[in-house]
Amino acid sequence: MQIIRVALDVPVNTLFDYIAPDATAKHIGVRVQVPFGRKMVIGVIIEVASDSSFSRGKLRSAKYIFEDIPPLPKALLDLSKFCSEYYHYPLGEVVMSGLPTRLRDSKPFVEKPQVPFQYHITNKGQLVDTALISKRSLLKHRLLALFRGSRVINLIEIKQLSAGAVKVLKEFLELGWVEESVSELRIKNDVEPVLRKEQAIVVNDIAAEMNQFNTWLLHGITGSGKTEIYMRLVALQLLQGRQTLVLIPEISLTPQLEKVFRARFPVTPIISLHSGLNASERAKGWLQALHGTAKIILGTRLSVFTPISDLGLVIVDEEQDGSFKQQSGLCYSARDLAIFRAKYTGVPVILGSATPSLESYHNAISHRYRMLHLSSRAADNASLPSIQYIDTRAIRVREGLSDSLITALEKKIALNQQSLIFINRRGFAPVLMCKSCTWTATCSRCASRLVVHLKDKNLCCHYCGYKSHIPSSCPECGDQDIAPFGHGTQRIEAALKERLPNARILRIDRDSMRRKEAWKKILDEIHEHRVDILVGTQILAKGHNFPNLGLVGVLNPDASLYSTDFRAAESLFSQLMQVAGRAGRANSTGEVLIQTKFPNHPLYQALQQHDYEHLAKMLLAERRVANFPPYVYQALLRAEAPDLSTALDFLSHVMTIICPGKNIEIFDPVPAQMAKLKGMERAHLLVQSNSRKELQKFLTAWRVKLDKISTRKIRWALDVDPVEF
DNA sequence: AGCACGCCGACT
DNA sequence: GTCGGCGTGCTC
Repeated sequence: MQIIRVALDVPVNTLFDYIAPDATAKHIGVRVQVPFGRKMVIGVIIEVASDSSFSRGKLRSAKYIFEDIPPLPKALLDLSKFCSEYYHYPLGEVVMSGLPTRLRDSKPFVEKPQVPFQYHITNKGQLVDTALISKRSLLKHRLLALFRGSRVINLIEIKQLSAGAVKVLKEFLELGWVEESVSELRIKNDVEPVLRKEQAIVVNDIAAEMNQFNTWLLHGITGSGKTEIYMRLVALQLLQGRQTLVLIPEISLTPQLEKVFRARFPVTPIISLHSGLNASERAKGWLQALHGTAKIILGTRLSVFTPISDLGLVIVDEEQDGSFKQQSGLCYSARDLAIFRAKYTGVPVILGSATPSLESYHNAISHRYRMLHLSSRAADNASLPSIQYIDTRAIRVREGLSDSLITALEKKIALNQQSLIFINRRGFAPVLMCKSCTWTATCSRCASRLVVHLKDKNLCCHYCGYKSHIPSSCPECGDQDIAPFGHGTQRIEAALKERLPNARILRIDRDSMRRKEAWKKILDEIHEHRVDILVGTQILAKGHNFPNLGLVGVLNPDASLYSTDFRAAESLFSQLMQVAGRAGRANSTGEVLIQTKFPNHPLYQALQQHDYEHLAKMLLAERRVANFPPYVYQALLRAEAPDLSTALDFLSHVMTIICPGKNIEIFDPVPAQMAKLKGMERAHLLVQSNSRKELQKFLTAWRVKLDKISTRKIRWALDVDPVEF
């Protein structure tokens, strides 16, 4: 009897067997509709076998095997299997979460007849007498003129003409005036800048080993032209007809990079998979990648699961960025899976960063990765920003702003240059505090402090969204002297307005980033120089270039220096490097002023020297002594329960149900950093080992036992290679 | 995850 | 006597 083993989207670590008489090995990776309980569900066929270990009488028959799209490639199924095993997450959920929602639906996906991507004019079209086309059909005239003016035109260029242009195109096709252009590579060589010597070396080194696996760590300072390197290598793969996967952090920067790629590769199908797509757009792009028509796949972490039929190159830009690690459910690292994928396929993977993660840097200096450097800036005359410290122990600071910083801002305004005030909010938020008894406003649902929003005149929990009014007096001691403490963006904005009444100040926060038009408007305001001072947090550090930025001021960076999070220093350095890189791109040296109580701290010294490697080596030495990653491999068992003791008791119990090997260290359960979240108490248990293999062996055995424990009111999850505690 | 089964409290 | 609370366990 023919049996199929199906991956279903259920939190059970097993495949489900069904009878499917017509199934053959070529159905592996195909979607199937099966009865499950009293419902019909969609799954993916993982194996086809001739018998089942499941009792015969209970086997049910598959209802329908989909033939609407090609099967998922073996490479993707193997990636899912690896992911499921390494992160200890059910295979069914891994496979199904990688599918676009539209394909998890029980109705077959009708692919719209694909309109070819690129076209050229025929002789017949050239000879058409335009006088015979009605003068009122303006679009026809314009489209025909466009075709006559260029050799090959792609769909995007046609759509840009007008929304109705595609209809006219179809008419032209029927008339035989234009026809599909068989895939032709057109790279805009004329816009390719000349490579600097160090760039050329990087390109040549990687190009020489383009058809084999290697993890390249590209350490390139901000503005050193990493994107140019990526595009040269993408072009090499395009010449071979192969696809490239480009992973980027979760930032509003996707359209920016897409634009740069499109300008260079105008007729190459590029798909961009970001959160702003609707279900059918996502499914369409995903299918183009599967079919091999999309040659460049650009996207955030989830895109690492895109099926790619002819993968030739993988790029992970800003590899140190935390958003490559999923923090809940399937806690995967898209960067690490990207490396697996490249290795599996036998193609190079490039990890690009100005401040590589210590894990990657460690792998590079121990020769598991190959490191390449770009140490100068691409634009002529652009020098590295000058970084200076304002010692806030010695001088007066009013409302978080020192006089020296205000003076520097005034100078830049006089020079007609823009400035940016960067507020480090890691471990710092504007909380409501009573000055006489030091009471602070906390969230009744979470352990977090409430953040003061002056504009809405309320207090808001940034973790669960709880909102409340600002009390007029302290609920503890009744004192009226309660005021925001700390320097949120809004407060700094207010203080700046008071000290610099003539400056045009623009505050940028998550709310102003959210809406597309709002963000575009902000960018216009900045580029047209209708703003003197920008105020904001991390979001300003990444992404967009502000060409007229002369000064970057940094407030409150010290909170990260002596943090309980052993990664805080590393990420502070990365952030400061990024934000410093915003300054002085064009012909002037940018100025960076950092307000700190510890100007002699080694991190700040390294920053001043622009010496990433020095700091990295130092931090690595600290990690080695403290036995922290990358010198040890970690996993976290997270538990969530209505009250903390339930979670802690569960963890205490669960650490006794298995005998750890001698290479395994289990620590006592502790409440999580943010112990309460959305009304649930959270705690965790750290397990570590100096052997990744033994840690995995332990986790596998542990998971089997964990699954058997009835998890009453507790929800638990394993997080392998955790980055947040 | 859903969904049914099942065993105890307040209700027409 | 039932309606429904959600604790427990199964889904090929």
